[in-house]
Amino acid sequence: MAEADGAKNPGGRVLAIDPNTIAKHFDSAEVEARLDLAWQASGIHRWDPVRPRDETFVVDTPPPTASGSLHVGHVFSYTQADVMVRFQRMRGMNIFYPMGWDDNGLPTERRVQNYYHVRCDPEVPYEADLQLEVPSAKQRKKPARLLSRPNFVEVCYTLINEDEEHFRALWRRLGLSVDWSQEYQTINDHCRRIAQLSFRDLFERDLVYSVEAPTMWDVDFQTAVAQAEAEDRVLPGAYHSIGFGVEGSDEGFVIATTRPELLPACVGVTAHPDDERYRGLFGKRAITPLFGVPVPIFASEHVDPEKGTGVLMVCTFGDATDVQWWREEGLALRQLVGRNGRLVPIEFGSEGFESQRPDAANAAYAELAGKNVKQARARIVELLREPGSAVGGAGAALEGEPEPIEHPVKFFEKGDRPLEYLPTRQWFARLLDRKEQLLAKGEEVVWHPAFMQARFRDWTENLNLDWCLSRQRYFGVPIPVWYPLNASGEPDLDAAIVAEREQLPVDPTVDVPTGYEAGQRGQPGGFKADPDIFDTWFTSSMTPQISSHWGTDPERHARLFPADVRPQGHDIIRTWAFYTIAKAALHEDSVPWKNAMISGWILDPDRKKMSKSKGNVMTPLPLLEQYSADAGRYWAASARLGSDTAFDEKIWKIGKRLVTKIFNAGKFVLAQEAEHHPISAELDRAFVAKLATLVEGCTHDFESYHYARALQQTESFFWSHFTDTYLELAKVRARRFADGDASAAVESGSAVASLRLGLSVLLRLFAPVLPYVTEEVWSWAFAKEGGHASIHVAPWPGEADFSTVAAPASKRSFEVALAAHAAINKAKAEAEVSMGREVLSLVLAGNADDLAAFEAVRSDVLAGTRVHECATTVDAGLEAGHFAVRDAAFAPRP
RNA sequence: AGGCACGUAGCUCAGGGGCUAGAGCGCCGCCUUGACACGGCGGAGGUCGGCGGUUCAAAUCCGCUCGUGCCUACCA
Repeated sequence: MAEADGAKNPGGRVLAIDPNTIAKHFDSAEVEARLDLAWQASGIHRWDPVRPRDETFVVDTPPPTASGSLHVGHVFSYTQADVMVRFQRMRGMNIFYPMGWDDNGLPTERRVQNYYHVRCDPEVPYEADLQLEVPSAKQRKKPARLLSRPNFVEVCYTLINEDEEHFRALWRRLGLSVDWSQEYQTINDHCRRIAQLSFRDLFERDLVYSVEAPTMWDVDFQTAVAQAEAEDRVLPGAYHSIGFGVEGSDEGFVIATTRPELLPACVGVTAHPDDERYRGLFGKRAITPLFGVPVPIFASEHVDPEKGTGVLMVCTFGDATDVQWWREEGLALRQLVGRNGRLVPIEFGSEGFESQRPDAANAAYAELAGKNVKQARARIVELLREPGSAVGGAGAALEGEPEPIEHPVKFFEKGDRPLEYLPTRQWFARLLDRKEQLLAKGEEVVWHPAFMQARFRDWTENLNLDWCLSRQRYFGVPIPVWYPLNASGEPDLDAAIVAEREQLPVDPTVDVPTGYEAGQRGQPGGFKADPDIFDTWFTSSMTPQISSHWGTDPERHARLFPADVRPQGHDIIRTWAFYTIAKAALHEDSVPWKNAMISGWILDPDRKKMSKSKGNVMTPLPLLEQYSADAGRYWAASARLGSDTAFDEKIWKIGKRLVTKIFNAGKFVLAQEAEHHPISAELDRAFVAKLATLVEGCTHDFESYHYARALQQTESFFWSHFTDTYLELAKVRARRFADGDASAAVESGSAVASLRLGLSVLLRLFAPVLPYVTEEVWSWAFAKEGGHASIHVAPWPGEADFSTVAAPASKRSFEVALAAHAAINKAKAEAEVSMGREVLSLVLAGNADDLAAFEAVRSDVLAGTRVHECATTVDAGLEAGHFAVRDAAFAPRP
């Protein structure tokens, strides 16, 4: 660095710049475009595959959903990750920082459906050379155009490539120091291979299974969903009191239900074993109204006697408890709700739908069949109100009026109607019997902030379903499975044929399993493909292994797995973090990464979550144009990890102000001409000592992921210990040599060396947050002088920067100088004269210790404040660190 | 219902047993000094949500409480 050269080469000239060659103002757009290209060209963000693991810092970057809209939340969390990466790079680490695009899955399908007003229908034939146009509003009113599955997938690919370009442009603009040669799409061949390999590996070790079982089902998307994708929404509902009969008696009882439309699917009745009211019923059979179906009455500890009437009907399937009772009691299956959410046709009196009065039952059910759940509910309530609907024929089955309540109902997080439980055949991964292992892995990861680990733990402990892996959708990674067909053409679903490792990736609807011919597809004795695709998280949970080339390149995998850090938002701890931890545990009994840094959310100024539907989303590009990328990064890096933050444009403004100040201070410091001399003056040494303390604190903060505190400390030091104070005091001495006073060479040299060291260190402390302005200022002189062409690969400041500078004679020199400077400034402000006004004479009052310490910095303070004559007087009443100015005589205004 | 976080100046936030509780914005007054008016100097402004406790000492630790946000559970 500068002073190091000075020590070796005393008397040589400092490499100063001509300030007239530097722009008057910092043109952020120009600098951002130019430096981005320079960084791409020089490859400073590239991972070096040769350097050893312990010098490598691996980032498991979140692949954004490219079909989502860009908003300031992206700038926020991705910048926070980049800040940590840039710190590690400057510490000399070999950075592996890839970027992916999570394009497979439902969000892309939905976007394509809406954008082109199309739907996928696997029955429609393929159209070669399909050209789609964005439809008019008029065309959108007509039914959506149906596309074959291959056509639909092609359109998905086209659109994601466009969407990803927008994100890429934003990331480049923001200065994310991503290694773009490591880019991937979760739908590409490589990711499909990894995902299918994961399945194959789990299959071989009996960690996945397929089973026909009641599964949460979205009736609009018509696919199974996993527990992690289900969320509760509180909805208005109503308890309907419905009278049931008891077989072979005139007795009856009243159940309460919020889902009267499931009455035809009633397969049992249950109450608490200790409930006196219903004790006598256990073991008997109840008779449902309207349908006359006899169902067993059993006792269950799970029933809450306080709730409703204390006795309830079990249906296939109203909720998760129904599923549990159905399993435990071995109840009948009377599936009512179809895949499209409408009630399927059934016939009472047939097997499985026994009824005491089949004709009446079928007449009643005819009113419901084909209706959706909501319509059926309204209609059955009318039927239950009718006189004669009660069991036994006297009166109405519905007792009183439905009692309105609010209750939580499970929805698919992207869905519009409540989830239904449908018995369908799905693939599952075994997680429930591995909770202990998963919890242990969660402990092993270091979470930043630490309390975020509780989110993971809560979720894992409360997990109650294995991971449903299969989705009945189109744009995703196919499940690499075929089923053999028997002589009559029926598939043997328990004899899945999983694609060989060497075959991957496969599309089983196109590719052929080993040992079969293409012509045997769909033929008796042949095979058929599993038509489903994976849950998109099945692939995204492999991002560390996608980057490390798990399963295909063991050497690379060893270098890159587990990763050092996973940055992500707290909203996806239960999905992305959880599944990633689960996969690494299942495959290799490993953590996927050593650290998880969890960003908060950006809320709108009213502290509401930003969302497209609320229309309160801020788009980042206009802000970046107005305030600069560095200012946006300043805003993002000002927030601590894990805390949600209300969007505040003022912070961008402050960031821009800081950028301007760095630019101007840099220009000034580097324009000072001087000879190389060591830092010797007391004030300079005192400043350097302060600076060293700052560096120590910032380094510690960055190491512990407290980048916001490091930034705050650096900013505060820069402003109040550098530009407003030290620089003001040292600049007069710094200029003396250049102004012609040859006798001042050593003192000026000390000031300039110290100013340059201060600038160099502060630029480097700011560099992770403000990559553009720091690189720009660095390029003017330090780049040539220190041998590090880019600040971003220059060494992080530390002991080496300060070891040649002697400690100050007094530890108090710096604060005393600043206090005297402040006192004189205050006197000028009170006299309403400019800070530049000369002072003919004044008396500086202070306590004895301070005045003694003042002597060592006296000449700099007086020069910086333009005081000609200064007398001092002891005033024991003044506290340490406080001076008072008395009898100031100001020179007339020039 | 359990858990976590948060509550500090008008606003957005730092601070986390002991300096006179801080910053920026906003507000008031002033200043164009050879880096910067996209600037500088000075000032006003807070019983640190409330109550109680531990301590020589609490914004900070503990308990209770109120408010806000989120996580998990609750679906008859």
